[in-house]
Amino acid sequence: MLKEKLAACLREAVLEAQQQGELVTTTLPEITVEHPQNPEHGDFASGLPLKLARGMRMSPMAIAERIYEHVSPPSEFDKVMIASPGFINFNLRDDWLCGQVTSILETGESYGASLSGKGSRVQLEFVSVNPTGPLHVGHGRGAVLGSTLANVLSAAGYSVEKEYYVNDMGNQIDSFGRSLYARYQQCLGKEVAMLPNSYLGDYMIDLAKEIVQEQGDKFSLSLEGRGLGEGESPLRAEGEAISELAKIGLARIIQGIKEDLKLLNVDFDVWFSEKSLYRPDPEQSEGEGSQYHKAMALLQDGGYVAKKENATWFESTALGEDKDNVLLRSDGSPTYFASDIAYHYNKFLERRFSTVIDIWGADHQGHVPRMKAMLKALGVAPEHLKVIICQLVTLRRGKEMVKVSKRSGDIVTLRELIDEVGPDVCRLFFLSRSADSQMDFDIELAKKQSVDNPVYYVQYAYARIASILRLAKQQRIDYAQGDVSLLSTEPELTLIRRLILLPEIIEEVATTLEPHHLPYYAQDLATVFHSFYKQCRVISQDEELTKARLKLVRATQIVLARVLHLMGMTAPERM
RNA sequence: GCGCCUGUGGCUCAGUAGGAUAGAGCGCAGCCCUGCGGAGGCUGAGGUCGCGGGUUCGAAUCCCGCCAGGCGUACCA
Repeated sequence: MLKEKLAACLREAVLEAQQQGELVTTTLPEITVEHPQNPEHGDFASGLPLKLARGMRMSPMAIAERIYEHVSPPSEFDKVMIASPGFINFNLRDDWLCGQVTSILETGESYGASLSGKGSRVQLEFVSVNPTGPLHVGHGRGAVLGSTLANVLSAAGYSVEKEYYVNDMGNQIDSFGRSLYARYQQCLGKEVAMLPNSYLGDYMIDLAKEIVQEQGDKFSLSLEGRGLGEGESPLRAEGEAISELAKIGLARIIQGIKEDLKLLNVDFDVWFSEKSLYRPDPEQSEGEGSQYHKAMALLQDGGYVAKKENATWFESTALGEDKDNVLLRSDGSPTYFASDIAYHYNKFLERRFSTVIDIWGADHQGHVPRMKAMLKALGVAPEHLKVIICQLVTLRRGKEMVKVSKRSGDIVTLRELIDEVGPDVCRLFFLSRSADSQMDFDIELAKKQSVDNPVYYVQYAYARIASILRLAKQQRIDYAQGDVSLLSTEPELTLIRRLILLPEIIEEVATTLEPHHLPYYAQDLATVFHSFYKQCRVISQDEELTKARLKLVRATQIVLARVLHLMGMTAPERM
């Protein structure tokens, strides 16, 4: 990349000046090169002289001048300037910029892709919402974040696998089953009270109705013992009925979640069942060999497991944690943490991902340190696990706060939102904020602004381009031989400067794991294009210029499509 | 109490490993269609970057202390 090239060239210049005794010999700091905010300061700038001034006991400007004497910029640049109070600025050559248009056209849709990931295998786990109810608006955030990140990482040369971890066992599933059983019986006309901690959402009633319709009353147990097999106790039969219902219900909810995600243009490569972690390896005898067993054996070998107060603990204090954590409750059942250990054992040691990215909500933030400790215990370097904590989404309707709870049943579903504003608006909205900042989602505002929205601004730019290209085609203009060196005005060159930012943006998002830079880039690119469009007539009497500009327009279309697709959004030909 | 995140114009948010006059969208006040899509372009008003110290040639950015909000601190997930 150009920044690295410039940094290297600056380093060389300083070393040369030092060798010739023009600058004091000091150890060099890391040389940074950036895009100045003000275009008058060039395309790239470095404040290196300012940093050297103290160690060299010279004025920054004097240092800048000495460096300037020795600097030989890469071929992409023509001008080097020094500016007060001690900056060195670089300018890209116009003909090089023009040439980039050709190179974008040649690269096509894959423009901006890189090999920097070197094919290393990354697993990205996100959403992973308990399948006890439909996704609500807040869940959309992780979904959009994760899927966009996956797109960008792929573009940056990583081999990415997207995974949804399905919590299909444990307390919540039990109470889901009991709630469904109660609703089911109510559907059959029985007076059954809802237990505490029940899932009270209407969707549970609908679910029960569907099951009654399709399967009748076969899961019901009447007082006369109908539905009981011979020698079967009512309690046990009821337990079985509940778990059968839970299984059916779960499958349906998961199906619904898949559909909702599909609407948002989110999909997964793997749906990983928590329960499967406890399944014995069929290859091995004795019922051993489950992922859970293997992980626990590792912890045990490391001496991190202890029995205390009837429960089994992971002694994370030995690894610098604040406190120990329970693995097996006193009733012998594994905790969520135990499952997560087995799960991450599986990710790292069985499936051998080199990097694992987990996207969690802020309510899981306290979980991070013990996960890192657990990895140490498993012998995995903790930095291979990257956890993105995504701050919570609070919902509002105007002034009124909406509490989201699946249990109480007051949910604004993701589906409702998508139906209302469309997937593209939804995606851009979630993407535009950094994961670190919590967001207030005003549903009223989202609906109101859905017409006057950055989404349409960017897509409009794309559609406008499509329209220009349609017209060109209609007039049978073949611009394949267009001469890009005719692009010379300020709006044209500014546009090119924006286009070639894409590779940097992809690289940045891939390393920082912060996809919120994409929407800002997209918007900026659209702005520069609209402005270019206003100032530069594309299809005109000047045939040669027309062809050159058509090339530029087509290149812009490629880049716009690329960003939109990275964000999981559509690029409409008309709107 | 302790830990993590946040606090930037009326509103919603950016601000790139400290850098040259703090940016955008929405809203507000104006201007621009005898040519390719006006879902557009251009101009303007509006900011003690929560508060107070410190480090530095230079701080929205780093350090410390306060204040405010969110989340966590379970043998819940």
